[in-house]
Amino acid sequence: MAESDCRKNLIAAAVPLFAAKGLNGVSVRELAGAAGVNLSMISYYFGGKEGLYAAVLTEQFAILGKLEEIEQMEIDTLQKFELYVRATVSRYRSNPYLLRFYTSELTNPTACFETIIKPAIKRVVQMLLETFADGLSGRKFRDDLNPTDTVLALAGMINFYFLLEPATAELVDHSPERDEQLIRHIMDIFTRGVLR
Amino acid sequence: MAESDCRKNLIAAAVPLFAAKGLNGVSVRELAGAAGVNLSMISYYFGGKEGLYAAVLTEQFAILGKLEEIEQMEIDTLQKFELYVRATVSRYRSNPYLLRFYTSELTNPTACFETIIKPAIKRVVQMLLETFADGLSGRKFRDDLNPTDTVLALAGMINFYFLLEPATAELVDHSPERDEQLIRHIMDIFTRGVLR
DNA sequence: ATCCTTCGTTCAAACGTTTGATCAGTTTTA
DNA sequence: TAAAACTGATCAAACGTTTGAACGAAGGAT
Repeated sequence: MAESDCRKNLIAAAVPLFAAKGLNGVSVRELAGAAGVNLSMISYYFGGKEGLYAAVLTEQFAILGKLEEIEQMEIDTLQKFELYVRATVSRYRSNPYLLRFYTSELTNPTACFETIIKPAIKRVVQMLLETFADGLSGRKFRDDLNPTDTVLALAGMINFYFLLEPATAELVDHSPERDEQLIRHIMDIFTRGVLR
Repeated sequence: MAESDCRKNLIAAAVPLFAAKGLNGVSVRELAGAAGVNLSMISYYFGGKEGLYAAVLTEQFAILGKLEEIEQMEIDTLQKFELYVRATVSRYRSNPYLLRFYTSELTNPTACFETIIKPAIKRVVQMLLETFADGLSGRKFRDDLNPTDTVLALAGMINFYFLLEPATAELVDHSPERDEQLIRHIMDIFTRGVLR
């Protein structure tokens, strides 16, 4: 076998378990069992259950970091916002656990919140704020809008749609086939809201 | 002492504890200690820890129910939406734990999710949908908008602002003094988005 | 070539602690 | 005095972590 299948298996098995039940909702025996690995391997490789949880969160949020590529692009400000929206949606689709981890940490923070989640969220919000400032200085956007409220409104429209899925699945069509429609809808509202 | 101070104290003490750490993050001893009550009182009054949790959630979501008063009012559709927004914001201010409980259940559902949280959320979404349908039939609103996406966008703008507070407190002014500005901002974006 | 040691990895077993729940008994209330 | 409210002690089960032994691979030393 390759070097440390244990480590890999543990993280892979831990992702859906931690996402569904939270740090305190899963036992080390359940984690080890799901990974097909001896339970002491958790302490051996990660120093304990919290270490495994931190490793999972680190891996999950590494995916989020690549939003910065969009910020550097030399395109229209509104197009940039649309790219953010598209990137977020496709991220949630390819990784259905990401949103769970970060809302779980927002409501029931663990030790990882200050070290991993909070900096990651602040970075995204700051990125959106800078893009909005670009649009403002380009005289494209209304200057009577509060910038933070505006970018949080955009973020809220996207994130809340996915957050609410477990409760509204019977009421709203959340299928990926409708994502394009959702993106256009959000950008429609947002554009009418911010343009001069 | 009055009849069953125990029961009252337990719920009062359990609200912030469960909200901060979730069902599995708090022990019965911690709950009883915070309430200044013998630990066996939890089983005596609520049949166990989960029973206390269910009682807390029931109490929390009873507050939510009064949104229906707004639906029955005979006022302009857009004003009705603004009242929803105002009611939600003032609810989150007077009860800072409500949002935590319901997002916690959305990400890490317990037995209460199907019985309490999901029906409550569905009821709110349905209410918003009906109001939007009123606006549609009154030819006030654009008829090319997906109704569910529209009402979820409105809900997302409000809820996400409060959900993100622990992470963005240093970046965004979340003080209650700014609530009026927030409400106007959200209604501004929403109005421009949906009006014909 | 053979032996011995060391290393990283894995294992079953046991560790001490904490968990949620229960019970017999006592106090309070009506 | 009977019912309701409450207490402290105790329970088995589950918790996360640690332990010491076992394993194959790798590297010198003889």
